[in-house]
Amino acid sequence: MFSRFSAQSSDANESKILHDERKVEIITATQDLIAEKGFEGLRIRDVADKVGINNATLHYYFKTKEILIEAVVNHIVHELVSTYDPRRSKELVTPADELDAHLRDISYQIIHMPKRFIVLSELLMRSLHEPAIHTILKKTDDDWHAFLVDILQRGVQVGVFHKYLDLNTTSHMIMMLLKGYDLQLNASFEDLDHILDQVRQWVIT
Amino acid sequence: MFSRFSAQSSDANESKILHDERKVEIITATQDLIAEKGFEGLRIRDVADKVGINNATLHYYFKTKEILIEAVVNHIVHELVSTYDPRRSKELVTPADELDAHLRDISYQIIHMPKRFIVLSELLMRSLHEPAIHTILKKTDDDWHAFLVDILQRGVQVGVFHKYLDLNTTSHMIMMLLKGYDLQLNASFEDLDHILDQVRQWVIT
Amino acid sequence: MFSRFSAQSSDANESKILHDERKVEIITATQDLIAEKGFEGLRIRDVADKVGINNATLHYYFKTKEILIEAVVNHIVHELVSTYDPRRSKELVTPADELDAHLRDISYQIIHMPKRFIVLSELLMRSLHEPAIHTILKKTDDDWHAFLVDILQRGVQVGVFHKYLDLNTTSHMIMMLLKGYDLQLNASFEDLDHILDQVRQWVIT
Amino acid sequence: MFSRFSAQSSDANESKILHDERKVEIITATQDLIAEKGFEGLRIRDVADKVGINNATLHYYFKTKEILIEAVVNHIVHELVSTYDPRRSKELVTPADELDAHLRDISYQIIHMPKRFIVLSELLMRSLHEPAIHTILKKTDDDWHAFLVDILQRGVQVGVFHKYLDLNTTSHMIMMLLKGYDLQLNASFEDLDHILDQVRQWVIT
DNA sequence: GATGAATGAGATTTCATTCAT
DNA sequence: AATGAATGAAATCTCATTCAT
Repeated sequence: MFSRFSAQSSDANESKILHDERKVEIITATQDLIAEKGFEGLRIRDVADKVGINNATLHYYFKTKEILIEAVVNHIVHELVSTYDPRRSKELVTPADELDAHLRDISYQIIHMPKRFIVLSELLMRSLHEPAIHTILKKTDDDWHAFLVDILQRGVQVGVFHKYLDLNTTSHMIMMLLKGYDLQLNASFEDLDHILDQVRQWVIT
Repeated sequence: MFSRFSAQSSDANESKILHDERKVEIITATQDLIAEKGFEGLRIRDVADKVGINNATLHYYFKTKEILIEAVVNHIVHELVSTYDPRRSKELVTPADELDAHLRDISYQIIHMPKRFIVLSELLMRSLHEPAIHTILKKTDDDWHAFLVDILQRGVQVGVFHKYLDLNTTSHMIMMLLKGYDLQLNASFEDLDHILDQVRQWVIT
Repeated sequence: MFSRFSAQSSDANESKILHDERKVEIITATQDLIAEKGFEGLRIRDVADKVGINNATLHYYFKTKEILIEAVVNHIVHELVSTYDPRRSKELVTPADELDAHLRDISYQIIHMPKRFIVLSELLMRSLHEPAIHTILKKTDDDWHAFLVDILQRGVQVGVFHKYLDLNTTSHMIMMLLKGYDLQLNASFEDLDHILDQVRQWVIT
Repeated sequence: MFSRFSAQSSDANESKILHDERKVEIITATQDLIAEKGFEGLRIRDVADKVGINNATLHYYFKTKEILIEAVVNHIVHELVSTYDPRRSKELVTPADELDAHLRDISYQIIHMPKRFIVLSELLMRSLHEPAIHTILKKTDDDWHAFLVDILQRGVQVGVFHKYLDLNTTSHMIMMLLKGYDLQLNASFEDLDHILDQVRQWVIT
């Protein structure tokens, strides 16, 4: 009896995992297409084709386009949040290390996973007209900002960052520079590196 | 004969002027709608409605949607370029004044004509997938960047800006901060002011 | 000036008339299809095909299926209301004549324009789930009932109808008999005639 | 051997009973949904949801929607036929009692099981386009009509009903009045009672 | 018997564009 | 220049049904 029950439960779990994996597959395909053609050019049928499923099957996983898009938002937010996961900080010695790690982390993503930040930009633009998305992304921005303020504050306290640093303003600047990169049509990856170096110089004593 | 010709010519001119005025009216309405609903939500019929003309008539002025959008791009670029019109600089005494004037100018636009920068962001995003738009905006970015490098360079030369300023990097940073503002969901107008102040502090000796 | 204006106005009117004629053409085709296949089987594409227009053109005249259906409701109600147009009564001498004329009128429609009453039945069924339709048809029923009560009352007053006739109940019965005919699968046109004769006998002294 | 066979057989029977019970459950749910949203709004998935089974499972009980609907028709017909079950009449003394019992019976159903008659109306409408349904319901109408004619005839013979009653016509009228009730948007339950009283008065001496 | 997944076929609706006047 | 009418092409979504387990 026990083993049978356990087997069934395991089956259900496996099935749930497969289900979720397919959902992630769809979300990833959607992200790719948004990065490729922009939000405007996103066609649900193209997503289905890319995943290799019938377009009705896609509706089986995501009832509407809007719901799929929200899933993309949540997925990307989840990925980004892990970027400033507070648990990571614990392993790093000084706030300067933390800031450095964070900047490297983001610039690594911008350079090696360019789609992610392009999709983020598309989503941010969309959030200007769509409250549902705005709510989610606003919170993300708030959290990211708080994360930066925290690092900066501790850095100032222990004297590795400049004494009179405006925590709020500097945090905004870092975020804006990172978000602005994709809109800067004539900046190279090298330029990005230099920019982040510059930020470090201005912040670190 | 002459007078008749002249009269006709004058009529033709007037008609041409009216024609162009209406074109501008259409472009402006288009910009407003893009700012309101994003590129995705732009409908040619809505543009026509907003201008108060039949949607078939709109096609008389702009043969296709693509052509209309390019006209919007050119129009907005024209407006932006006037921002760093070299002729203005001449009236200003020092490069520091020039930089200050420029930053004030842009922040004025962001705050008081928010639609313009939102549309610019939409266009920049679109330029990532549309070569036609990319060509135009890339040139604009190049010009804007050159404009900033020029100011910074002269400022360094005359000693009002920091000696070892990385001209290229700093110019990029200024542009990225300004472009990134609309994507920063939790930054206020005041934050923008503080950011630009910070920029001045870092640049000016 | 005047003649020009007048001409234009005439053009506009003609165009309006053509527009409305086509709308009626569409409504009629819709009615035919509802009568043929029932509400369930109504396909907007079939309507377009029947009228001989592109299905997008149909949407030009009726923005949604729902709107088209409401137009059908209003159209059919308009036709029915004319059946008990109070102006007709004036020409008839006695209430008995009026009642007789009304019953003949309806039975004529049931027999010679069977689609109309079948569509009415479909609409009445639909009104049970759709408030918008219910509102319209409820009013029609109220008016029709009031029309019958009025005839019966006057007939009783002048002594051509039975003294103790229950006006309300009898009016309901007449309406229910007429509406119930299409649901009576084994009643012939002759049966309908006999039924209406029976009604007359019961009502008239 | 015998006992084993018997046991198996009993299992099979139980299973058959369970199977049939579930079928009835599905049919009932279908009826409810038809009454609620009309035929048009009937979705097989909703039926499954209402019963609490997977929609694929439902197909195990009824291979197609069409087959399910026919089962509903047969079920409702079965319920209605019991209304004029000849065996009941035997217990009643006079044809007048029989007619009275029948009218009470139907009005009871209309008032206390309104769904049943609404579904019947839906089915009757559908029978106009669907021969399969028409065949079944036509027979039901024939039987019902014959049942009424029989009562009326016996009533006339024994002198409790009016001598010159047109048996065929009167039977049709009774059926049409009962069927027409649901299409009469402004008639109350009280009105129905009055109508049936009126019928009795006209028929009974 | 039961179910999650998948699908084909189709329905409504949208939209830029063109036609005829 | 202007417009009402018309349209092709496509997009999203729905639904009964089937497949595989």
